[in-house]
Amino acid sequence: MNIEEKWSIQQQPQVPPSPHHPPPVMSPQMNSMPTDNFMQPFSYDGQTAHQQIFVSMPPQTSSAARQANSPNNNANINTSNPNTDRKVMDSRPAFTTTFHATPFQTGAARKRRTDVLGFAQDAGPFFSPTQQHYNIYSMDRSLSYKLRINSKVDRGFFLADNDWTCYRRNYFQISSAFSISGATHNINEADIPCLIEVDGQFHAINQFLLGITARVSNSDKKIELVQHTPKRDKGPQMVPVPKAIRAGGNLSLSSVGSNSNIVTFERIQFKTATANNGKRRAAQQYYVVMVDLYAQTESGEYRIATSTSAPLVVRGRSPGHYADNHDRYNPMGMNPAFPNDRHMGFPHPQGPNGAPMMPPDFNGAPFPGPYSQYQPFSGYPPVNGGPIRNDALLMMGSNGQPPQFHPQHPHQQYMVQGVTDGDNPNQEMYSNANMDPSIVNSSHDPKLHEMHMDGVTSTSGPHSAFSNFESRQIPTSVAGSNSTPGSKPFMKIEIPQSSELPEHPLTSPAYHSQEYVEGFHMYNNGNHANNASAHHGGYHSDSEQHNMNGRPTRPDGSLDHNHSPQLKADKSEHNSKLSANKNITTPTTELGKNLSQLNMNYRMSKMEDDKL
DNA sequence: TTCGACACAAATAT
DNA sequence: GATATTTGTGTCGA
Repeated sequence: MNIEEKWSIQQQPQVPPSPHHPPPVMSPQMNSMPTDNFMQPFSYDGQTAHQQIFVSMPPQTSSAARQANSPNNNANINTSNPNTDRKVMDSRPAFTTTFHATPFQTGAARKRRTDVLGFAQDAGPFFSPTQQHYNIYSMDRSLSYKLRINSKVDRGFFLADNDWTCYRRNYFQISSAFSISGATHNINEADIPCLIEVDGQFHAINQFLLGITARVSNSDKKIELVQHTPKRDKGPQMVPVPKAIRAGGNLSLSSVGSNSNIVTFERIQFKTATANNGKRRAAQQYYVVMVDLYAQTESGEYRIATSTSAPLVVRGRSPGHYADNHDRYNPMGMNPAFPNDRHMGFPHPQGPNGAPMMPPDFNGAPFPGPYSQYQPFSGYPPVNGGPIRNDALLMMGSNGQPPQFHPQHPHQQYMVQGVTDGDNPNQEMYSNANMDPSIVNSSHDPKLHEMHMDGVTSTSGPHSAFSNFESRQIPTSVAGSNSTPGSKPFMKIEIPQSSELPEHPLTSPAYHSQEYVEGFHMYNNGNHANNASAHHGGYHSDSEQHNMNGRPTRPDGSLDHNHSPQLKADKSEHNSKLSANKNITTPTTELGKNLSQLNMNYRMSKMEDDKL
């Protein structure tokens, strides 16, 4: 069974037959979507998507399109389009190299890249659910499609002071995929024919592109991202350009030679650091990374969907600088057993008073302030999460209620942006305590469509999973306001430390795709462009991931298929992933072992509690 | 305070 | 085990 067959979905219509079609009618959600809460028309460098035409990228025609379309292959990037004057129109090759899953830093001391401390390798900032900007239809306009972008940060970030943090000079990596639901077609069909509606006109989508950008949180100010080669300073620096992508990708299932539906941006750095990092008396600035899905049509390219990361802190100075200022950065206290843990990113045991509580009025309501002009961030667990994300789900509880945590088991707190719980009765959590994870992976199983309303349902109102918010006072003159551009609505959620109930659908890694989580938390006041809620995700081990999006090049930029570091990189990447995966279960350092033991103790303790 | 550049060294792959 | 590659980060000057 090849990959396409394995992941094929006998997709059932997610949108029931509607009197609106044919001809199609703009979904009410789209029509009623407030413009100030909607990032359209798309503007990139001052041009709207309606006029802007991106680089024309060739359609992918083979299962090896990922490689063929490697940014290293200049021939695959057509820069002849006269309209391609945007800044990211950089045809210089991108490079890939060995995959080092190193999500956590260990402080000023050089860390071991494979020492994962018993926690997930690729924990990273959460991404919001997908915000769809245009209605997408089947070719006969009888079906409305829903787009979902799944993204994960593979490396580079760690939790510091409950902020997802990275160093400007360090690499991070983002992998993304997207799915189209509501289609009757096989979700992994090479090219699902569909139409985009733009100003009442319908255009056939030739292909999809996926790109990443960054901007200041609460602001339109763009932040440059730079992509390096393995040669780093000796090689060219480029801006990550959108890459062609096909629907149906699963971030946890990327097989050799079949990565055309997953895009990975490697060796990405922020051009600049966030302002006021660690300053006690200045408002911390935050960035967000936006993963944008574009539709290429004959009439141009449109940004059709966006997923936004959690607020990010980008440190501009060396870790040693921050390590010397623990007190300034750790107002909530840290585990004294691990004085460097603020760089480690693993859950910090914290007491219940780690941060001031969010006023109850905010529970389940859109966070006040200008952040609402962007997509409300729901703090979703990302796709391929480890314990952290397990627990983010666990907090839901199997009955949709916030779980009752044992007071002796402190919880990690995560900061999320303002949350719009919405009030959509269709909000749902894919929950079925007896659901076999294999069913999820075999997403063609029609059972999936029956599970949506099982178990946990709505999260709106006081029962929201994210009702346990806490606020953090902004220690400046803007305290009490979240309107400062670049600031983050300081909302925190409590998340227990580790994964329990590995077979539970809320905690098993098998259920961590955004597509599984997304249902319980709708954006835009609970309204998607449509309410189709197919889910095609799944979970496979990291060792199944193979990033082959780099091609070897000679110094002159030509391809070198024989003596290429890239080939080594590709191979080493695989080995690295295998090694990294192994290290998840067998930490090699004393610290790793200790943490692993702590994690195990916690799990066992929690299980005992559950029994009681 | 940030950023760019250089350099060193650790981690990892071959 | 040796060597090469990749990457984290310390330092310094602008």
